[in-house]
Amino acid sequence: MAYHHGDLRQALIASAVEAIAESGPAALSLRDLARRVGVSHAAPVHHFGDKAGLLTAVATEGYRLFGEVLRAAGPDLLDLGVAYVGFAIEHRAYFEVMFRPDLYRADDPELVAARARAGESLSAAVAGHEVDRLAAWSIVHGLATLWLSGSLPPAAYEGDPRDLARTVAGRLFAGPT
Amino acid sequence: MAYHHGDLRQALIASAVEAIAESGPAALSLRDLARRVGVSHAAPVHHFGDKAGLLTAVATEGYRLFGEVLRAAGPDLLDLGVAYVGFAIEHRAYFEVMFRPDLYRADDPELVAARARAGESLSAAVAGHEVDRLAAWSIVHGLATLWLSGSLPPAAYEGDPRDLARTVAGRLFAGPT
DNA sequence: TGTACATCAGTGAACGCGCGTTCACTGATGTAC
DNA sequence: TGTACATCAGTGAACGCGCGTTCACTGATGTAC
Repeated sequence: MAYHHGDLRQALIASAVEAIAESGPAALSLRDLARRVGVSHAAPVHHFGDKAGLLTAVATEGYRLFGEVLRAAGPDLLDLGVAYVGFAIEHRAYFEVMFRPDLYRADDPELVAARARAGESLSAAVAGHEVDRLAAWSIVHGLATLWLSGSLPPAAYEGDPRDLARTVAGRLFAGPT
Repeated sequence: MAYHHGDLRQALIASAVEAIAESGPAALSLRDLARRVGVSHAAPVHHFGDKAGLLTAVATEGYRLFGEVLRAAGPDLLDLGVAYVGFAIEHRAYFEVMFRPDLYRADDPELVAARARAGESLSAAVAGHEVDRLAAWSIVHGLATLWLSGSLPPAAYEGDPRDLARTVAGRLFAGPT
């Protein structure tokens, strides 16, 4: 490896995501991150300033990826709900950082832009009022966080989480059966 | 203050809840806790062994309180949903610990008992199948966590969160209007 | 009522560790001429 | 084509700090007789 890494910034973000997936965002340290990537412990400081700066970058990339995933899911609200839960589970590190704005600089312009762009998919899919949007958001977000924390009954972890999401969210979007 | 505190264990739990409300469960340290209560830094170790032991005690007390709150709300599912969100917001420290089982010993007998007892209220209120229970749980849990993380749009924080919970949960429990 | 003893609660000093931060530095790269 | 210089990326040593953990200890309480 040369003295100049090439794309150390991206490599640091990628390793941060790995580390967060293992131990959560709180346990992340800049020194551990440097060790993972194999650079001096001062190198992450050079790029991100501090931990909040790093997590701002992680959240921003997370919102970009999230936006892509939602756009790929198409305009149907139920498909979007399934994609929401799918993203949370498949990219839990991003998801956990994104929804803990106390950990990063929530007013960062790039982050705000990425977040707004991701939100457009959801807004477009809900025809009704604000309450309908909140209800749809809540049910998929709640299922995702309960799943991630391991709080659901064991049976819920046996099948495909996307099927579970479709069934559960369908209770709201389709009305009671 | 005498050499023997009297009820140091309870005092430590109460201060832990305060500290968690301020900075979250991850930032909690046994030494800081001892400082808050005004005892030797080794005293918390004496009572709880380590941080996981302390958080197990916090979660257990949280589930007990949660059970009382839900029982007081009565048998109606919508009332229970409102109480769920109300508890999360009014006792956010307990709530945040309770739903992060990776932070404590989730197999502790007292904790398991308190958790099961709290869950009875919800099970009793949902007449339908497992999916209905998961959907009801998800929507109130999602609203609570989105509210707590500060992720909701600013307008959502202006009114009474209980009114918001009633309106949002009503979208599921009452079916689409 | 008094004494002896066991038990429990809390102390305080000591240790090693990983952390964030700072700073003078060196190696690599790009650009001007 | 070559040289000089500015800029940027990353280094490595040093610092002080708060943390968890250990351990011999001391003060308080309760109980047996």
